Amino acid sequence: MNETRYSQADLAKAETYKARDYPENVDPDVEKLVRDMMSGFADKWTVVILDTLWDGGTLRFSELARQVTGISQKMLTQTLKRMERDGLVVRKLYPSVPPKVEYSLSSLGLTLGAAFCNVWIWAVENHDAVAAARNSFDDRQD
Amino acid sequence: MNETRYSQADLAKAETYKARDYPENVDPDVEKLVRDMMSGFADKWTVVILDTLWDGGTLRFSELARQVTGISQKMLTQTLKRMERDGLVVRKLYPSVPPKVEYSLSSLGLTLGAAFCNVWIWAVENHDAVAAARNSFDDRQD
DNA sequence: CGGTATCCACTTAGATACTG
DNA sequence: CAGTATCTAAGTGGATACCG
Repeated sequence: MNETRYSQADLAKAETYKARDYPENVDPDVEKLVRDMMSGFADKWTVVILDTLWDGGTLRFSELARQVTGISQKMLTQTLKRMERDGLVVRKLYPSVPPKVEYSLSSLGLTLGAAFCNVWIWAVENHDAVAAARNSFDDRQD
Repeated sequence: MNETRYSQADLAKAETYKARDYPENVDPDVEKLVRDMMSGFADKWTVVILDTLWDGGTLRFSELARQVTGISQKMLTQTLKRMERDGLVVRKLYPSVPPKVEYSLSSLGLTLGAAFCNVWIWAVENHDAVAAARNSFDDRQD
């Protein structure tokens, strides 16, 4: 099935990114569910907010707005609400004047953040390789 | 900084998703670069195609179209081209009639796929918890 | 078979203004 | 402060038709 052959070095390197082995046989229905869920999480802002809360712990709305560079208030509100609905984020409202709202990762969000750690590490270690690939590709296109 | 307290059980569970420790101090410039790159990869189809090639090894265009349920030809072409440009995917053209094109993960794509394994595992293990969170959230909204 | 090109309906997200 | 509401420009992606 897998016709592509990878070097031992490549395979060994891949192993360093894996904490556990990938489950071999997954129920197709579960597979579909999971893909849908992944698609839901896999948007620009969810990943960045997850990471920001992973680093920062508990943050106020305005702190998040400052740290997540480039996000609009609308998208921040929207994404946080979806993440809260998905059980990734806990929203704590202090009914003071002016109001104060704190966001932090739930247990679910914490473990998802941990799972994303390796992707993040991969990105740190390989972003120059990606840049090189892009340059090389663009050159070939004349 | 981190005001949220997690139980030992939660923290221990998070550890099982991590292959390696997260680098503490990252150059802000690198951080920005990496976030941009993550945002680029974090779209609906890239993750699914990465996973499909991770499972399937070398696949023809039409095989990918069949296995990546719901994708249009346009999006498949587009996403594959961007992944090829990013150095994640290798495209091999057999100049026969009718033409035959095979796609597989490069070394870079293989390691990224490995990095995503834990996210995938997390999704398999927690999709019911997410569904429960959604139901509970929607109920609270009346 | 594996694309490309064009058109268009729909979604998305930024800007702006307003509120408890 | 932490949102909500509205409008709109731009982008996205599906459908369709065609090509090497």
